[in-house]
Amino acid sequence: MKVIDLARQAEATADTVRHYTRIGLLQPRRDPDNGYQIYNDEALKHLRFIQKARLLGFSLHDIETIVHHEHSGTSPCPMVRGLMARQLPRVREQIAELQQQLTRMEQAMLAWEDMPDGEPDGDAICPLIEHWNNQEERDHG
Amino acid sequence: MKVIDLARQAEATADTVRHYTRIGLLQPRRDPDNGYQIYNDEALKHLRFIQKARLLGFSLHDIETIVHHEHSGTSPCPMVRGLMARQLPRVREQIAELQQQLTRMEQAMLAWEDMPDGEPDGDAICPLIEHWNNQEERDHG
DNA sequence: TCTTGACCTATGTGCGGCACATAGGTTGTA
DNA sequence: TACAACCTATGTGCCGCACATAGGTCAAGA
Repeated sequence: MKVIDLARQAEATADTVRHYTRIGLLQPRRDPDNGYQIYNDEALKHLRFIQKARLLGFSLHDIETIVHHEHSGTSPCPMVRGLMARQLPRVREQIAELQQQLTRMEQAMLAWEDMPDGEPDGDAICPLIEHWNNQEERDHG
Repeated sequence: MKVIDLARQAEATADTVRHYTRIGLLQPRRDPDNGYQIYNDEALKHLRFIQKARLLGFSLHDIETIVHHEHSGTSPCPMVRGLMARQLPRVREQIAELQQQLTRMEQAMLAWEDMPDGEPDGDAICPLIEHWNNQEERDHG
């Protein structure tokens, strides 16, 4: 299998396959004639594993750690549980931050409805932004 | 003001100030003696503007567009309203995607409670991940 | 005067996960 | 043999900084 063949079988892009190969997550042999990367069925299995892990929130770095864990001769599963447990609260934080951001934006949009556009006077840049006060501060007042 | 002085007055880091300077958002003069970047009070005003805009979700690229809008001689405010209106649904999408991701992770953690760790057999990598099926597909079945 | 050391500077590189650009090779058809 | 369609490997860009590196500045002390 060449890059594009592997990519199609896994519904990925050739760029993604090449990227995983570059960072060592896939290890093709080289065609001695033209230097092309040649993959086998095991590479396809590996790629599908990576895709599932990505869906579960593991970073490529985590996946590297998991895949290369074989050296130890022990099961990677405890580590996988641990990585997931550490990642969960981070995702919750990300959502919370994005929701705060969304709130700021919505409140600004509302406040701007009653505000006129500022004409350029060489002093202010954009009064909509400059006169916006962080609502989070005032909510506690 | 040198880099660090401007940074402290705006509660930013020196790296941030230098970054904004590199991309042209701040324009210091140079001390002829040592080549240091020297900022004035207008730079402080600009930096605070950037900070507010960042809180409102504008990218540095957007901010560049807004700040350099003066050439046109017209108010940047309509554009600012437009940029914000375009950005709002994207943030909502990001939140939705992250929430789906969180759901996948939580459901996986639940399912894994009843699963044993896989011992290395040279064939499977990690059964927790490999035997996980995308719940989103099955929810519609 | 010289040295030490704390603190600052400018510039380059790294992060994540690819997507895109570039320059060139391969393959099939006419 | 010429051509086009399609593929290849490799390099760079994205975003917003943080960090690493190598070196300059400046006040205090010997």
